[in-house]
Amino acid sequence: MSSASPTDKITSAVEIKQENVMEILSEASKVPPDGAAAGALNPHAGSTAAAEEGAADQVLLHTELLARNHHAASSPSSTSSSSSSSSQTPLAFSPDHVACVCEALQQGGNLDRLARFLWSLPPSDLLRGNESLMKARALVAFHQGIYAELYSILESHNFDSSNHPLLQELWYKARYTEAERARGRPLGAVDKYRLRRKYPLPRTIWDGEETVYCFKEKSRNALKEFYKLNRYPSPAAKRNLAKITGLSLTQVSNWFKNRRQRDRNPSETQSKSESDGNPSTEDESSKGQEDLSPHPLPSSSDSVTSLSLPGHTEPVYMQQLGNTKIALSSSGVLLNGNLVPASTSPVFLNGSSFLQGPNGVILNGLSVGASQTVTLNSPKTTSSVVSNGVSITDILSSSSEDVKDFKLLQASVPNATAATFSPSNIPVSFPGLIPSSEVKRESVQTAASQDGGSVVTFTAPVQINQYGIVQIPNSGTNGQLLNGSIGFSSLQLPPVSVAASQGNVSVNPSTSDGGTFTTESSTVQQGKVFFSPLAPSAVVYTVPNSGQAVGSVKQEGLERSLVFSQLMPVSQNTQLNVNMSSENISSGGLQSLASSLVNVTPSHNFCLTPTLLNAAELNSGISESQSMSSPVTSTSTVISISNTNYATLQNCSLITSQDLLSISTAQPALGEIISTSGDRVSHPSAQVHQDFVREHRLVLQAVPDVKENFLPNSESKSTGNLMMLDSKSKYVMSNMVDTVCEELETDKKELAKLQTVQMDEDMQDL
DNA sequence: CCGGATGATTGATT
DNA sequence: AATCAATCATCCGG
Repeated sequence: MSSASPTDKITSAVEIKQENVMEILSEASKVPPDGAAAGALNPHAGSTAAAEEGAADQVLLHTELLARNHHAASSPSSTSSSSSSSSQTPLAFSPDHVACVCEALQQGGNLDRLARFLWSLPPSDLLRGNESLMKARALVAFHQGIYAELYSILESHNFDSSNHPLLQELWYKARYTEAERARGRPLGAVDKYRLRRKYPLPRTIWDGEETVYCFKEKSRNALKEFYKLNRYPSPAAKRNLAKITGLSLTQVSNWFKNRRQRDRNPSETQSKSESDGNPSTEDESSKGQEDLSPHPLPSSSDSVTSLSLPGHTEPVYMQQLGNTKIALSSSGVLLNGNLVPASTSPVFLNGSSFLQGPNGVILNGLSVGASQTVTLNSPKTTSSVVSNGVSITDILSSSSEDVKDFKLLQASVPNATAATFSPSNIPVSFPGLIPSSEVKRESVQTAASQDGGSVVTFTAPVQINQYGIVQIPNSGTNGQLLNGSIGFSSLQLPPVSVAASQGNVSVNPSTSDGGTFTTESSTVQQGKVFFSPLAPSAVVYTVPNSGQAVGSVKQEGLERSLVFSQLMPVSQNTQLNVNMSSENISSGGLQSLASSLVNVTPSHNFCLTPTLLNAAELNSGISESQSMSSPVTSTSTVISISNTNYATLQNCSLITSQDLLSISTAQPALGEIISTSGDRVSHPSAQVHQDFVREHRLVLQAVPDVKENFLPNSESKSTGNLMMLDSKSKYVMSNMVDTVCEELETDKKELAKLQTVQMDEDMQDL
């Protein structure tokens, strides 16, 4: 056979191959495949050895355990196999045992033994399709040079994403080896490249995510997205990005460094020079940032990709970062997402705790002002939310035991009631779709309601950059943007304490720091709430169904602004109430960038309750959706908009929505994702995972897993990009849910591990 | 940690 | 196969 075990080559190759290897190794060795963790250990080759040792130790332990189990279980019962000396009574093995043995032998690199072991297994076991077993078979096939079998195995079984890197290596190496043998000479880089093109990886070991220069497009986009906001991410932000992107910390750092370098050197061939003309878009998004580090933001390349790639599937990342660490509470909920029509933008769901020491809160890598504390307030029972007849309160209470901060509810109510707006009040005249490219609306003033109550007012030029971020200049006037589908990339919130009770989420910034930000009963159903940093004192509220009316938002010319947009993809009502007292808001510990607060009216109350229309309607016809006011769940929707400085939109009965996404932070507990029903989009996987609930932290890492899970969906729904934004957002949402669910299903264990690691890291950060 | 310079790959084009 | 462009990784000095 292939004498000099090609596996060795692979192993070495893998070692060289950046940190993905680490993941494999570490995972195999029961270490969380956390990118950051790997990076922490040491991203570079040096650490690989250490990791291997660790893995080896693990293997030894496993082996020993297995050996004991062997004896225990190997009562010569039914085994008819010849009483061969060593390995015997394979039938006595449980699938888990078999898997463990396979893994152990793999780790030990003892492929010959592994081969014998496989041989000893009865066909029934072989056919069972156990992941480890299949992987072992693949390894053995490769080792023995039986490539046809290798390909067959790889193509016939859907491997877990964690195994993809290794299996991909096998695939390619086998191809290379075959070609080399056929050609009789070693292959050059180009030859290999052609082979890779000729024999693309099967989807069973590849998520389909395109990789360019080793980085996946999604990762790249995530990095770009962040780069727009901050060219110099903090270590914590880098770690966060590393997790999100699945890259190592070093890679993230390198990327930023290279990126900055490229931007600095105009010499680079970049189209940048030309793009200077339109930096407006990015500048917009980066305004806040400019304070920190004024940059022309030449990032033309970004703009290029971002703008010109409508066809991407939106990456969805859901990530919740630890909370426990933050004193009890820290159950801030962050939903960050980008639905950037133009480019694939990652959607980040970040769970609460992003505390960065003194700096305050970091959401999605964005630091929110310093000296801000996050505190958890005891829940107030202000509004009750009922979804599908189930009150959130109930839900919370039921899971209160360890409900962590994050909740994702998915209910199924096909017909979402749409809140009805009194048309008269609301000037609805905003295009639902925002061009991927930057859009500027200059002084669009609609009915500046003096008294008319509803006010949609654009005072200053509203800009929508390519990222889909709507920015309303803080001209000190009220600005509101209603849009059917706009995604905001990131959110920055002031130090916030979130307390949720009965489906209410209240965020209260410690007043001490000066600022109270309270969000009560904010529930988003079938929608997403995206927060993104915008120009100061800008309030952006986005509703999917563009044409539809939306509550008005008032802004005071405060230094802070809360920007949040909601993409309500799927049919549902969305209610978001934000109450804050402007009094407290004054304090400015926040960075201009970070300063994201809702400017509230004198009344100190800010209530914003967006109601959305059913996604289905959105797609099909808006006209109907409007009529939808009829309460599916006998919900009375009350929307009141007063001409006063604040607008209040209330939808008393919320929910009844199919895809319900509610974020509530109740008790300092666990994150939870509940999906009461498959969403219409057909995500069978969407279901309640109780295990998940128990996870302290839901870390849906960008890492390979998520991506992979994500991709399949994206493919099936690849049209998402072409779809209306509404549907798109819906799509994203679905994916989010799916991703989460799948993640839960498949990687509960890993999650648990990740959590642990994550927590440790977070603790360190703190 | 950052920036600058540079090497090494990768991907695309011809 | 040659070539170019883009990207990522490293090394080095500050």
